[in-house]
Amino acid sequence: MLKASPRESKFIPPPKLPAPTPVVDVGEAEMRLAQDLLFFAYRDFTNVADQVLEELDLGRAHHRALHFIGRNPGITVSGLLAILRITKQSLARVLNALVDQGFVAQAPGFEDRRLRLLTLTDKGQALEKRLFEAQRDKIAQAYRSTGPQAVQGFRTVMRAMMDKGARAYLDGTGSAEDA
Amino acid sequence: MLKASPRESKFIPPPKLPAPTPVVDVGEAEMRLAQDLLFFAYRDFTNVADQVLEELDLGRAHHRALHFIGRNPGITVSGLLAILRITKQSLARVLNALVDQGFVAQAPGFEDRRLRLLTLTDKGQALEKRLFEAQRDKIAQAYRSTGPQAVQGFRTVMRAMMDKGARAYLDGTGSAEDA
DNA sequence: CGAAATAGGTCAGCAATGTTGACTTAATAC
DNA sequence: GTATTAAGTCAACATTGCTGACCTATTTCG
Repeated sequence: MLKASPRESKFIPPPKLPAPTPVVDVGEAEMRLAQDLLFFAYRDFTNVADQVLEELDLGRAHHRALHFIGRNPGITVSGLLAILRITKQSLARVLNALVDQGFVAQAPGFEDRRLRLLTLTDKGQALEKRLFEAQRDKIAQAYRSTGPQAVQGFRTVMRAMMDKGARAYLDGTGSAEDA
Repeated sequence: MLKASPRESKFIPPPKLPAPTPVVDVGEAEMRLAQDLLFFAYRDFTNVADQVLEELDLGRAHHRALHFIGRNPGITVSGLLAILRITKQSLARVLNALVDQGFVAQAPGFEDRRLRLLTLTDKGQALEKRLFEAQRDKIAQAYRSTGPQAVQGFRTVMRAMMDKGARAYLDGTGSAEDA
């Protein structure tokens, strides 16, 4: 017997296990599947960059910042915050590390000099490229193996799954601040 | 001027900002977009459950455990570990909380009594249902607004994006251990 | 002009969730 | 009967979130 503990009282004697995934109707099963798909696809997609990150002693938070600065050269700190949905203090830790290590450069805004426009340095672009290439292979393989029509559907549904602001941001009809 | 700091030296005077997202070829742009889609869709999808979780002082880790126990009644601890890809010690914290609060029950295995078969209690099922319903609405709306063909493509690509083991697990042709 | 608002930075402490490493118990397998 | 396996636990630590408080530089606005 395992060591006695208060939790032991929660043991059910010979438990009639519920049928695997009791499904009420077809609609529910579809949505349950969608939950799983999002979890596994995201898990395995983000995973492929981890080896490179570990080499450089960076984390996923650094990768995210690097990615969105690369995608939006000249983005402001506020813009980045809106995309990542984290606090200024959380971003600062990550961003300072990236600046200190020469991956990211800051420049004062043109008209409004309070702004800090963020860009990737050459070194930052090189790193971002390495990270991208790992994920690119995963996407390329998935896209090739499923065909353009499936890809179109994938994009449509993913878009519909996100908040309105993020959609507008991706469409180029909204700013990072609304993402 | 902001307070002087070593980082200030990284300021670029009047920086010629690179053109937004320099795109080499169509293929690259497509894959860059896929990165963004996965980030935003996952961000906003997971977000919708947060309010319920906060009410009960639970986190996303609890939600994930609850979800996969609900999807796989009788799953073993090892199976859950394989799906979540975290360590036993990390899972223990979360799982013990769920058991202590009466959301999850454990039962010894039938043939192999070393196993702990995990199931949701009625209370656990009720909570999982609440969490599911929040996400269900998001999925339902996305599915309705995009149509069955897009949904089919979405599923196909998401599947292709995940590791082989996870695909097999979802197909029912593999066990949780391989996920 | 001067006050208020805005963009950003920083310090300090804390919470959630991940990690390693070492060790234990109970049960099964060989 | 010994080795292996499934699970649990203790301790320490890392990453990445959070709140609260406060500072500076700059722009906006009455």
